[in-house]
Amino acid sequence: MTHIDFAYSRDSNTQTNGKTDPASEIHPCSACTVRTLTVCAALEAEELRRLAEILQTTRFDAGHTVFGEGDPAETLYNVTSGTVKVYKLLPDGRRQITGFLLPGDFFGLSVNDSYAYTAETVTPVSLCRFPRRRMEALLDEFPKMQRRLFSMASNELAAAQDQMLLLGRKTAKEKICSFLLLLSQRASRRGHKTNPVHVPMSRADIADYLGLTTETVSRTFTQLKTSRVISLLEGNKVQIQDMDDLLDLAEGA
Amino acid sequence: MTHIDFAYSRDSNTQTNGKTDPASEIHPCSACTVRTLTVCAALEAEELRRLAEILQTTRFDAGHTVFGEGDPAETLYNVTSGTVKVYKLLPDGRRQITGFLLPGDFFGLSVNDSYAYTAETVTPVSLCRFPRRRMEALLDEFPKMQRRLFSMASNELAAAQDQMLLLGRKTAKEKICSFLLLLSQRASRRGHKTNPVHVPMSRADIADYLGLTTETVSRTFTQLKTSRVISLLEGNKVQIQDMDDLLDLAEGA
DNA sequence: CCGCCGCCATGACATGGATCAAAGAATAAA
DNA sequence: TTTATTCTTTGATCCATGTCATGGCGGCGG
Repeated sequence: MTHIDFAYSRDSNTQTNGKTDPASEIHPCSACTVRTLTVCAALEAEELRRLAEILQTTRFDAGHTVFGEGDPAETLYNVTSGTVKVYKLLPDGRRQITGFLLPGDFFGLSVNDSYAYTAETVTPVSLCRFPRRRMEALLDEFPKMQRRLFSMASNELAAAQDQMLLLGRKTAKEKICSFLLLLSQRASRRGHKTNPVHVPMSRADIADYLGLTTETVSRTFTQLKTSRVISLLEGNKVQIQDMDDLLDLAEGA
Repeated sequence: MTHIDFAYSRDSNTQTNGKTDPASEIHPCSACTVRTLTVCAALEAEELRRLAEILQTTRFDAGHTVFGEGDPAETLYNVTSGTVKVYKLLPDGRRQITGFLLPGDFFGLSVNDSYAYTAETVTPVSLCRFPRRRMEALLDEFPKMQRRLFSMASNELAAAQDQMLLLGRKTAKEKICSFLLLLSQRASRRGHKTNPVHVPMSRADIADYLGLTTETVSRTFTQLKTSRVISLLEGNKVQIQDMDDLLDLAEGA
């Protein structure tokens, strides 16, 4: 995972396919549905106003590359609707998706001056864009924001460690169960219902996130379906039959 | 990885096996060999003094558990000499080592109030201990320190993403080569010579870090030795015969 | 409505790395 | 020094998952 929960949500008054427009005049943050999940949660009205001042909103269609590994890192992004995947590639094309970003998640942090991974939309997506320099200036000015961002990075780190455990030590079945639970929990944190889980990404994406092949993902889903742990519903939804079963399966217990 | 580069180094005036003593009176930071790698690098004399005020130093033998997963997270640690491993376990005992911490590395960050992983010494180790509460107070007081810590957390995140790529998509041989390169690079950053790399951890630990078994680690080492990519020297040292070869092998090129 | 194309499912087969077993090395203990 | 203990290496075998191949389904454009 490379996201940092940090966001504000507002889709209107934006344009599609990479065009952006200043959002300050409409002060969209006040209408944001995911603000409580993010850096913005920590902000006073004044700080929020300053943040809104530097931000732009953008929309992309599904399958659009927001930025590529190695590109100069000039912008920080915040998902306000839709799903984004971030991934790294090996020279021969093998791919590891390190995170799926949902509304409220933050991405685009960079170590040097270039992105260490590629970010691509999974569904149509709305984003907030923060110019990096101006964002850094704001962070210096508002230590509370800095602190919040740090605490979110710590959360990310913990999530990354969980993912390492998954990638290094779990079986295919455990991986899939863990993945479904993760989606369910993240939905819950966003105030969505946890049970029929929405799974917007393809089998191939799930495979590249879990260190498997699409065939194995597909087989494992049918296996879980056959053993009545889950059932597959319309519209990329997965119904979890017994949450506790799934929890045990996710840890090999 | 769970470490954050952040440190000061000083071994004298400490006791062994968990006993600690106030280090403020000797102001050890001034003699620290790894201070430039860490939070402390960003500090003024006054700030450094305040930091030294709250810190204690400790020594542990090899194989000592510093804290366990789930323990209340009351202390932050900084390695000043030796190697520490941090890991997570599955209920049935499968283990994933998420990082090896070297002098200058920082660990013990927690999301809630408890550690999300176990920390155990690999070699005899010297540590700085920072009481969490007092450390947080200092961070509030010195935004520069906060900022430095955040930037180090970002680095950690990037390293974690590399490790996910490794765990999810690399072959055993690529994993071992990547691991040796990592050790070499980390030695370099600490001003040690990069080529005969010191590998203080056991095959089992390497296996649990790379998502392999000890047998596979062992076989892969002999395979690399046979194909003249590396040679094994006395004292857990590995001589890299051709750095560029190794770099290619680490990425499957 | 039809046909193309991308996604998903499923089968047959191959294999990298795991597992099981046991014999050296190294280290610590006696 | 000898002996126990733990770590490492190596061999034989197995199996979970990957690879290759094929067919079905669903959506979208013509």
